Parts: sequence; structure tokens; C-alpha cells
Amino acid sequence: MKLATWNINSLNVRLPQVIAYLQANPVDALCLQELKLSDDKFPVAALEEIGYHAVFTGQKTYNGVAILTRQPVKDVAKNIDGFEDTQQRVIAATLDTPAGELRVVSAYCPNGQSVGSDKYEYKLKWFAAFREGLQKELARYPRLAVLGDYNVAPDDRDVHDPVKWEGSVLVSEPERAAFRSLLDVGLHDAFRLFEQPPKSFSWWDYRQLGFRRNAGLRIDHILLSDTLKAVCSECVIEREIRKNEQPSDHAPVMATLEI
DNA sequence: ATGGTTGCCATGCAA
Repeated sequence: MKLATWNINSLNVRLPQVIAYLQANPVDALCLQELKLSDDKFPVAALEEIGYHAVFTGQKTYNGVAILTRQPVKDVAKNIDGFEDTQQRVIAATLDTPAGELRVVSAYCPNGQSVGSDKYEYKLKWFAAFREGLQKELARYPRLAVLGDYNVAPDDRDVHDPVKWEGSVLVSEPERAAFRSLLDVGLHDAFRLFEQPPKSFSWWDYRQLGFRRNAGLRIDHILLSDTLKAVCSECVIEREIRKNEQPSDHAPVMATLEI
């Protein structure tokens, strides 16, 4: 079973690339972030044509998340239970597998803009609420996978120039602590379960030839519960996708589960 | 030190 996550920065613009990706990599579930469209504009039919179901929660211009699956899903939940928010950042759904129910979450964590800003404060509050939400998910679903754009580079290994980035948004210690607090509920960073190439990143700024210089950050992650960690055989960043014409600024991250 | 790019949508804002 293969799960992937990709911040596509507008589904309107990137739909052909999403379709091409799925045809080349027919993953069982693809989590998308930054749809940037309202639900009435979601391309249900185009995805159906290539054999994918979709659950989604979108809004005009900003945010928006989806889960695309080869099989129908159940128990769809939108947003974080008990956290009032107009921003559409979380969707969860359950897949039936031979091993039992698999819970998949697609998350677009806040960017935070700059340390100390209102958006940064919102980001930290959001993470605290997300942690509570994930704790509840884990209590109900031992097979839990949380995929998305976390907008946090957990470690200096995940930063192309740690000195330059020190203390900045996406890297600051309070954000890293917020990310670790998600792991504390019983989740594992799938990418770090395996030996990885040095300077592995998942996002490169459009500006300053970020991708060409590999001036990136690893901020897109797949978190797995203990039960799924035990059956995870691979986790890779699909860097080649960032070379597409008119690319998203993020590359997909994909994990294989032996279930 | 500042601005670079992209996507939204028509202007600055968010990332």
C-alpha cells in the first residue's frame, strides 16, 4: 500500500500534473494541500475518469485539503474537532485494508509568516489543537497516517542553510517543539525511519532559483503510528516532480506500507 | 539591506 502527500499550490493550475502523477504512481491515497478552490470547483469528474475517488474541503483562494483514493472511503471528518477555524486545513478518512482500518489525515499546517506575527501565534495555537485532535484519532485508529505540509523543518538536517535560517519561521524552536509534540502522542517521522540522502528537502522557494541551488527545506512529512511504523518499508521524496514545467514549489513525499 | 516568484485576481496579500 502506498500513501503520498503533495502541496500542489492551486489544484486549478496543477490538475494535469496531479493526473500525470497518479497515472505514473498509482498510489492508494494521495493527500493534497493548498487546493485554493471552493468545493463547487473541485474536479471530481476528471479524477473519476482516472479511477480516483476524492474527499475534500476547500475554500476560495486559500488553503484547502483533499484525499484522493483508489477505493471509496468512510468516516470522513473535516477540520480539527473542537477548534473553531474558517480556514480549511484538515480532512481525515478511513480506508479498509486487508490488515483492518487505515486512518489517513491530510493536513495543511499554518505557515506562520514570521516569528512573532499574529499568524505565528495562530500557528502555535493551531498545532496545540491539532495535537489534541490526533490524540483522539490515535485512540480510535491504531493504524494512523498523518500526511501533509507541516510548515516545520524538524531538524537542522532538514534545512539547506541552518545558520542563515536559525530562529526563522518554519525553523524556530517553538515551531519545532510544536512538531515534536505531535510525535509525542505516538507518531513517527516516516522519512527518518530510513537512511536518506543528505540535503533531502521537499520545498524550494520559487525565488532566487531555490530549486536549482537546492536551497530548500524538508517541511512535508508523513507521520505514522507505532502499528504503521512496523510495516513501513520505504519513504521517499519525489524530487523529480519539482522539475515539471510550471511546478508546485513542493515535491510529493511517498511511503510504502506492507499491508 | 532589499528583493527575487507564483497564484489568487485585478491589488496587494499569502506563501
